[in-house]
Amino acid sequence: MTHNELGWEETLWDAGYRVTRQRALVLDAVCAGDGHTAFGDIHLRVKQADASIDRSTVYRALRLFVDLGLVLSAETGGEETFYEVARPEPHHHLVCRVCGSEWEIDAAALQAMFDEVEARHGFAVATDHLVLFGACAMCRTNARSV
Amino acid sequence: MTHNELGWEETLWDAGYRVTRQRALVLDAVCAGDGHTAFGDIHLRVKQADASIDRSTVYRALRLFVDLGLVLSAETGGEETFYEVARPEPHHHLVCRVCGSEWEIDAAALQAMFDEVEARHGFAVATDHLVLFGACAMCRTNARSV
DNA sequence: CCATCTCCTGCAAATGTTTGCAATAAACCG
DNA sequence: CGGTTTATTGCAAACATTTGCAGGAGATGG
Repeated sequence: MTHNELGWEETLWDAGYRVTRQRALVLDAVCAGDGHTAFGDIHLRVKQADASIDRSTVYRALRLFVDLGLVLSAETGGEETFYEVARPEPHHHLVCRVCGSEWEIDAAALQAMFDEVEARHGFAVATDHLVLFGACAMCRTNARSV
Repeated sequence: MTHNELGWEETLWDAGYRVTRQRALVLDAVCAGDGHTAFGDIHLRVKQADASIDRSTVYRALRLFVDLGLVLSAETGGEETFYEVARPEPHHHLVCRVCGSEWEIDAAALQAMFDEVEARHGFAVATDHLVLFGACAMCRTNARSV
């Protein structure tokens, strides 16, 4: 997947921003990740495509993409920030704090929670990309058998 | 509230760490916040208590406290990290992306979600401090009346 | 109390991220 | 197409955070 399939130009123009070659390469670098790409990986890919692109440009493009919702950032609890391209259907992550494994779950799993918050507090939750930490089934089974 | 009321020494010793004067001052600085304190505020308070304490010591103490669960850190979506002292009862935050207001909600509100994830995925969610973004009742009412 | 172990600190350097500025370039209009 | 506007970039500097190291100090045991 590359940036061509994303309709990203319209998003930028609509928001008053410009479409640049550098930004396309940054977006491609995010697309080339497995969905969870650290800044260092993105920067390396951009550099390989065009060594003249400055690190600050990569930071800026990423920041803009996140602000515009083209890219999702996931803070992993004080650790490194991961980036992934926003997809039509929202999803969330489960990260095992024991073995480090990670899963995606669709948004339906958490919709009941959001509905509950809205009913109780009148607050419409917009957050559509959560990272939840805990213990996976495998690690819980192993812990139990010790 | 100061560090004396927290039983923090046992937590450190149990984990194989030491209780130091500097760490007590850092914890006090977090306690002195309104529950949501930026690094700069913490550092300033520590400096006022003892100007000889180095910035890196404050970073390290905070990192250790967060790792040990004595202090909670809240990433506010690409913005500044806020710190607060961990309380016995878990809670979460709702932040309005329109007006910036913030509320705390108790963990019961989200428990159904966690139970759902466990039933569906066998994953025991340990995350007990979420920051959810969206639109508050007031801003939604204003938007509707425009 | 003293000796020992080793975690912890301050300091300086290294690394990561953001910002200011002048030049570049995208976008628009005639 | 050319001129104009202004967003964007590369570069360097500033700022934020982390890391390495030697000396300091907390904790333990005799």
